[in-house]
Amino acid sequence: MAGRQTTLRTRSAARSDEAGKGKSASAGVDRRELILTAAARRFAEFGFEATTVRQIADDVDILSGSLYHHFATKEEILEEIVRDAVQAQLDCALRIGRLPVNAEQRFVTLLVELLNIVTVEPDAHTVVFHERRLFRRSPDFAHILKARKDTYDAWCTILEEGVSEGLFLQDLDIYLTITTVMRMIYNGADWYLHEDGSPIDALSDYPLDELAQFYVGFILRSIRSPERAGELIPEPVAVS
Amino acid sequence: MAGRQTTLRTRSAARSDEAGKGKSASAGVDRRELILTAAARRFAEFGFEATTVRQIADDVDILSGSLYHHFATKEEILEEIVRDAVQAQLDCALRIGRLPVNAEQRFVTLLVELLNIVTVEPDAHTVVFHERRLFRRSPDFAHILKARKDTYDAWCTILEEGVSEGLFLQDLDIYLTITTVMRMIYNGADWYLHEDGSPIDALSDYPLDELAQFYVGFILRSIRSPERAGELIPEPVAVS
DNA sequence: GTCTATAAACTGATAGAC
DNA sequence: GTCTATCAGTTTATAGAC
Repeated sequence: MAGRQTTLRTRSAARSDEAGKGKSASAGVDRRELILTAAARRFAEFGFEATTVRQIADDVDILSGSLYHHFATKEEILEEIVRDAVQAQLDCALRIGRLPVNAEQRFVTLLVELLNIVTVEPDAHTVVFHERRLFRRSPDFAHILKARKDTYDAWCTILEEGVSEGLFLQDLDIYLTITTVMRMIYNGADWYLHEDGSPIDALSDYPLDELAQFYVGFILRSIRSPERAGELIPEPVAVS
Repeated sequence: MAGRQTTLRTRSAARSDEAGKGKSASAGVDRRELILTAAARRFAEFGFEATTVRQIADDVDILSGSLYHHFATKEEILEEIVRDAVQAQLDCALRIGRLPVNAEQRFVTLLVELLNIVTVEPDAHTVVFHERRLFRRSPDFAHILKARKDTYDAWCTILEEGVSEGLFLQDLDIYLTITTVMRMIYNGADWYLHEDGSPIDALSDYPLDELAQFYVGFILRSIRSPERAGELIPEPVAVS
């Protein structure tokens, strides 16, 4: 019963060659980047520990030993994957926090943008979410925790302003709200992308913006001050 | 970098001997059950694949080989752990579905009871939630999926009645609501019990019923018809 | 029912040829 | 930059003594 080998259904490469983006135009991407993509896919689907370096190597058609020309350790691959993902979330929150609209509009924009970010590069963000415990156990990942904390603070500012402007519930538990909502978006996206085949999981039928609309409505109705219950849900502000 | 060994902080046995519950009164529990408890704890904390049979054996102070006297495979241990947990959830939903109160009261009771169930035996339910993909890949776990589907249907009935009674939003997306709420409770409980040390994770300060109150409020405000926005959140009905 | 001992395969990682 | 070959340690699981 040692059937640990799992063959990954090929993903038709994606990323058809973008016309000269700088560097070299050698018809295709960096091998290193291919490895990161394959590893992210594996880590997202099966977890970091359950993924073997040989599986990653197989996915990019090299031998496991050759991986170590590009990366010193398996953990270094993980580190590289999550670093950008975490930073993207922080940048997103900071940028939206500066938008010249009211707190509710900023919050709606934040929700939609987070769902977007997590959805367009799903593997990396799934890994960020699922390997939390590893980050906390190893000091090599301290900067990940720092960035997550900064992201939390940016969310906090927006919600606090919404409360003091009277848009949101006066006695809103901001801490529980943020952590609950973040997990909601994360899991919703993860599930939207990866769940398939379970009797009750037929979600893929929903287009992404319909899912976004559901979440925004669900969350806003929860945090709005009661006298605003019937008001229209604002559209997200266009960003980027 | 082969430091895969992880020593589990001992959990002071719990389950101080209950006066003769039937079977034998031989001062202590079944060895088999001890193994299941230890395995559930490992699977919940580190995942099924990341846990080794040796770690489980160490936890109950026997050698890895001896485990195979009690269980045929590692997967059989997993199966036994999740079976009861899944069944408990189904029973809970069915029982509450029959309560002679309105749909909102049943739904509130369901939320609180689910949080209770998931919290009093957290390891098993955490495993049920986290090893979903494994269940779907292996036909040995088909009955798990079946029970989950039945549980979903029980929830569905309650929400549908709430909509037709005018208690809940007329255009509520029941499917998205149920799946979102279930994940919310699962993750909330998991996080409540296992998260510790992250800069933004200081949740353990909240008593469980405060957490339950937050979730019930959060969820009910989302699904109620707007004209009922200000109404008091009903208390859960006492069960068992 | 537990132990000893071990099989057979797999693990992350390294050294050196090309 | 990839391959061949391999290390030392791990994995799940088995056989048989006590």
